[in-house]
Amino acid sequence: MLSTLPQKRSPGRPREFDRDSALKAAMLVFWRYGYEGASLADLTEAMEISKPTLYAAFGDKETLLREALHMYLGLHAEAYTTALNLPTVKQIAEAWLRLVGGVREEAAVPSGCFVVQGALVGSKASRVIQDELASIRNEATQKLEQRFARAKQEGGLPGTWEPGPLAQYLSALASGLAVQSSGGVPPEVLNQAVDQVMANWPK
Amino acid sequence: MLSTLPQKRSPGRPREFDRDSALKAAMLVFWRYGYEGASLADLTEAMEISKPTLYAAFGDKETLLREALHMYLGLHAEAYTTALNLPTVKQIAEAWLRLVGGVREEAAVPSGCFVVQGALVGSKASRVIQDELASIRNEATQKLEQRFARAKQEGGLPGTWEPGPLAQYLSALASGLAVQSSGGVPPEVLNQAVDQVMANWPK
DNA sequence: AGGTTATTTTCCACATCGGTACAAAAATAA
DNA sequence: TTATTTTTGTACCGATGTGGAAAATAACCT
Repeated sequence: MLSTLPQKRSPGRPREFDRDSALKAAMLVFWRYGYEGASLADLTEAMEISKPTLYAAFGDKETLLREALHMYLGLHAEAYTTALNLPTVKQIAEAWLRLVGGVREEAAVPSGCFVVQGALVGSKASRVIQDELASIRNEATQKLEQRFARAKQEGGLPGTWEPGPLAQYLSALASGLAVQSSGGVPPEVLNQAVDQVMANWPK
Repeated sequence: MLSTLPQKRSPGRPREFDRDSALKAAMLVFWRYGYEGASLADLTEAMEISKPTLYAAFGDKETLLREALHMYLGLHAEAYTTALNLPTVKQIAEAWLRLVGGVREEAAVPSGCFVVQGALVGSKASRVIQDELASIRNEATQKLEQRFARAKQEGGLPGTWEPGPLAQYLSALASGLAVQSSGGVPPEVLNQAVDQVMANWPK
C-alpha cells in the first residue's frame, strides 16, 4: 500500500511563495495601517507578491483582511485562554491588561491592537469590517463577564464589582491601553500604570 | 448719513453659506468617519457646498480637518477646565471619564471621541494627522498629571497612586470608553462601568 | 513526450481620490 | 454706467484605488 504522506502535492505549477508567511506579512500591514489605510501596494510590497497573485491566492482585500485577522486572533488565542483560566479575578485582570493592552516588548510587531485600530472608524464602504471588529471586542467582553460570573458564584468578586461592569471596565481599559500604545506611549509607561492599577486593586 | 455697521461689507459677491455651520458639519463628518474615511464627497454633501467652494473657504482637506478639530476641542474646552478644577481627585476622575469617554446621551453627535478615532492609524500620507491627535491625547494626560501632582502636595492621592501613572490610567480608560462607545456599546452600559469604578475608588 | 492544471506575469478597466481652471454671477467702488 | 472683486457651478486633471482578463510559464500525471 502507498503511504499516506502528510501532504500530497496537487497537480499544476507549484506556487513560488509561502502562503503563510505572506499572510503574516499582510497581517502586520493591516495591523499597522488599518484596513483602509493599507493599500494593495503596501500589501503586495510586504508580501512580496504581485497584485494578481494576491488576488488569486487570497481573493479580494476584504477576504484577505479576514484571514489576516483570523491569524492574528489565532496567535493570541492561547494567551487569552490561559488568562481566563487563572485562579483569581485579580490575576485575570492583570493578565488581560498586559495582553490585550498590547503592552509587550516585542519590537517586531506594530504597537497597539489589531482589533482596536484595524477599523475603528472609516468610510461607509468598510462598515462591515468595522462592525466585525466591534463584535470581536464585544465577544471578548462577554467571555470576561462569564468568567467573572463564575468567580462570583465561587467566592465573590473584589470590592463591590459585578461581572458585567467589571468586564466592561477591563475591556475598555485594555482598548485604551492599546490606543495609547498605538499613539507612541512607551510600554514602560503603560506597564507602570497597570502596576498601580493592580496595586490599588480592591480586596 | 449712513450708520457705520459693525462690519462693513467687502466688495465682491457675498458667500451664500454660513462658514461656521459648514465647519460644524465638516467636524461631524470627520468625527464619524475619521480623517481618511471622510471623502471630499462626504464633506461637501454634509456642508452643502461645492468642492471649489470648500477649497476657497477652507484650503485643503488637512487644513479643514485642523479647523474642525479646533472647533471640536473648543466645544469641549470649558468642560475639561471645569473638570480639572474640581476639588477632589475622585471628582476629577469621574468627570474626566464621563466627558472624554464620550459617554453622553446626545444622539445628535457621533459616538466616541474625535481625538481617538479621528486618525488612530491610517496610510503613511496621514501620518502627520495621526501624530497630531496623539500629541493632543498626550497633552491631556499631562494636564491631568500636573493637576494630580498639585493634589499630591495638597493632601495626598488616593490609594498608592502617583500622579504620572494615575493620569496615564485615566487617559487610557477614557480612550477605551470612547472605543467601546464608537463600537456601539450603549452609554448606559459604559456609565454603569464608570459607576462601579467610582464605587471601588481607593481612599 | 503530451496533456492537464495551477500559478505567474503583463496589461488593462474603471471608479474614486484630492485638487483646480475657468468663466458666469453677484455684489461693491469708481 | 463701467470696472473691480469675490463667490459659485461645471467640467476636468493626474494619481491612485481596487479589481480582472488573458497569455505565458512551470510543475504534475500518464
